[in-house]
Amino acid sequence: MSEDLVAVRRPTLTQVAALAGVSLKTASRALNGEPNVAPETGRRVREAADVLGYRLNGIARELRRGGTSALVGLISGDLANPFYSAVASGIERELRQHGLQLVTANNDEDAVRERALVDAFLERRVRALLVVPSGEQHQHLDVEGNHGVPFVFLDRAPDGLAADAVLIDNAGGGRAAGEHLLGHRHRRIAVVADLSRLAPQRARIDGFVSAMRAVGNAAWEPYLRTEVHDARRAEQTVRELLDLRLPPTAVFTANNRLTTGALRALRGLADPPALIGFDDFDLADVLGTTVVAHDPMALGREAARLAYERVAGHRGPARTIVVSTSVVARGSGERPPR
Amino acid sequence: MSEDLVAVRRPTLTQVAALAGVSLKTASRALNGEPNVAPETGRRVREAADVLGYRLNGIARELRRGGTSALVGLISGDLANPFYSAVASGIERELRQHGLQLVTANNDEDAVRERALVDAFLERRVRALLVVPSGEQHQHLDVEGNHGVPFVFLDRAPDGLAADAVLIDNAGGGRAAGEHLLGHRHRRIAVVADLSRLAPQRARIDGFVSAMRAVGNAAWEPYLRTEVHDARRAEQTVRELLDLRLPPTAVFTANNRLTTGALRALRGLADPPALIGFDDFDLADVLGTTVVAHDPMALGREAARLAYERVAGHRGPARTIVVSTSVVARGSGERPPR
DNA sequence: ATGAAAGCGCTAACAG
DNA sequence: CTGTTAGCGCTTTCAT
Repeated sequence: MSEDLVAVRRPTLTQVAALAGVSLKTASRALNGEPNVAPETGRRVREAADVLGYRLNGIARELRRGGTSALVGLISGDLANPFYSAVASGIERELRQHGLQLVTANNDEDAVRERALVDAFLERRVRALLVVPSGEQHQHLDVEGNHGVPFVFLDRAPDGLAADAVLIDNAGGGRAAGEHLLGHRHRRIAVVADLSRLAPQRARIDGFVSAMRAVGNAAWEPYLRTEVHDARRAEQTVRELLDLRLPPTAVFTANNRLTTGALRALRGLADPPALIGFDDFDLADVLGTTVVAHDPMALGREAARLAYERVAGHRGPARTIVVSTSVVARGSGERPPR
Repeated sequence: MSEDLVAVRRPTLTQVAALAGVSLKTASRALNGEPNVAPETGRRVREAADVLGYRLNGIARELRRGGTSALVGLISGDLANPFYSAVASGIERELRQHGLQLVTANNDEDAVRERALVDAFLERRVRALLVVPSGEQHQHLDVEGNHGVPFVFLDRAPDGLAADAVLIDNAGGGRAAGEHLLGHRHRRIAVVADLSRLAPQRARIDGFVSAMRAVGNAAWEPYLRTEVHDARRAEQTVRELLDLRLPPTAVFTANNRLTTGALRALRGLADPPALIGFDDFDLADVLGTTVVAHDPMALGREAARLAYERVAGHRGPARTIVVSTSVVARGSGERPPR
């Protein structure tokens, strides 16, 4: 890992004080804008600091002030995914209001790495830790062992431990998607979903299923495809579905990547099936793609808010906020069955 | 700003040592896996640490080790913009190889805020600082005053100071866009560009102009529109261009946001003008949008690499890496003039 | 194999 | 208004 990194010695407050001909504490006062410093003294100190190129050592300050930083950690999937980057953006904006700084890390969707990141962040004494967990098991994120550093879960409910969480109404969104397609007289509806070990995926499917049950429709069942993890496989899966002897008349894709794949498969088709995708995305309006929309930036903002409240001293039981979803009709989801 | 934040006292190494019945230093050795610790002693120390829920204090360690952290700062625009999030993702992946952690901050495209962020990062003793500068003036980012913390500029060349930089071949890309449209027999070509105070925007236009000059075409000149800063205004600008008595037959949009706006304006048109956009984007393939593509993730990766080399001791003059661009033809840029 | 003492750079507490 | 003393939690000599 880290090799022979070059250390840089910077001037210290002691040196500034010496140059200014005052004591350490006076220099500290002057530079921190504390009261009880003669104007002339303050000027001399600032000048000395300038000459030396002095800059406060935040590490030393933090240690002295109680060993806790102004950093908040975020552990999530790759920022290259617009969902995660929107969440990060929402978090960053909210934290900034309170003088806190965001540190991001990518869990590679791997529980072992995630665990290591949690340790590293706690050692770095982050004020709070926000996590979009990679998998099912969350013992490695247990709050007991971390002495009061608040955890907030995003997108996935904490499993087996009490912690604040901000979730999307996945089941409601899945049900709405199903109802929307049923309302346009579809019965043979394909569902293309990601790994079933991911709770949000299961919830979206469950919601969809409940909509089907409500009207006694079972014609969708042969068209369920799960464990589709990227756009390329989604594209292929949709192609295969359309090649069936009795193809589905509509497709429901359970996240943004899968919707992308489906759009590629449907591109140029004379008579494409209806399509509704979970997660809104840039240019969906131009493409005329109907989606189950929600606000990932709000997700991040709310999570940061919960974390801050804990940092600021809020006690009390774990809270859960659910961000609502809504169907945005743009054409693709309103195509009738053929 | 920060209010009455609750401090959390965690167990210290001294407490672990006391519980294990050994000295401070022995506990330190055991927990850090240093040699010369009796197996039985090591076991006792680890057990004590476990019981107390001990976690190393990284702040204290960093202070003792020389006051420099394992953090690298990134100051850029909002992560909600896919360009910046792709850059951040590329940086993060590269830094990780070297055990370094990314801290991100949003400059709000404001020089004053940017300046404050630089100070804050330097106080936090980041190992290196990567900046996508908001504006023209970079004195506030001067390397002299920062005592050897390496700076790397992304996307915009450092103005008036020597620092490593990773740039996009903006002029080359602009020229290629112009040549591409000329090659498809367009002469009345509109250019929709962002704020002209941004050097990359000017370079893209300059490149485009050089392509026009090379063939003696001046018919594009009435159709230049700059200071278009968001998708909404781009949409409106393109609408206005098409409403002209003699409208342009092609449009060149100088960044991803503006391309988005143009696509909205062109949506549903029976006989749309040709379109080529700077920056590639998700689903451009589905939309059939021709672009001047480059690799923002590579931009981040290279910047992180340069920074790491400096951190690892590389001396020598400032280096500049230029990331190349290429035209990706997908249909919109190949429509003939009408 | 283990321990005692010193000190990283700063701020808090208490004098003067 | 200014200075002195202590110590945050850890690693680094240097002894033992």
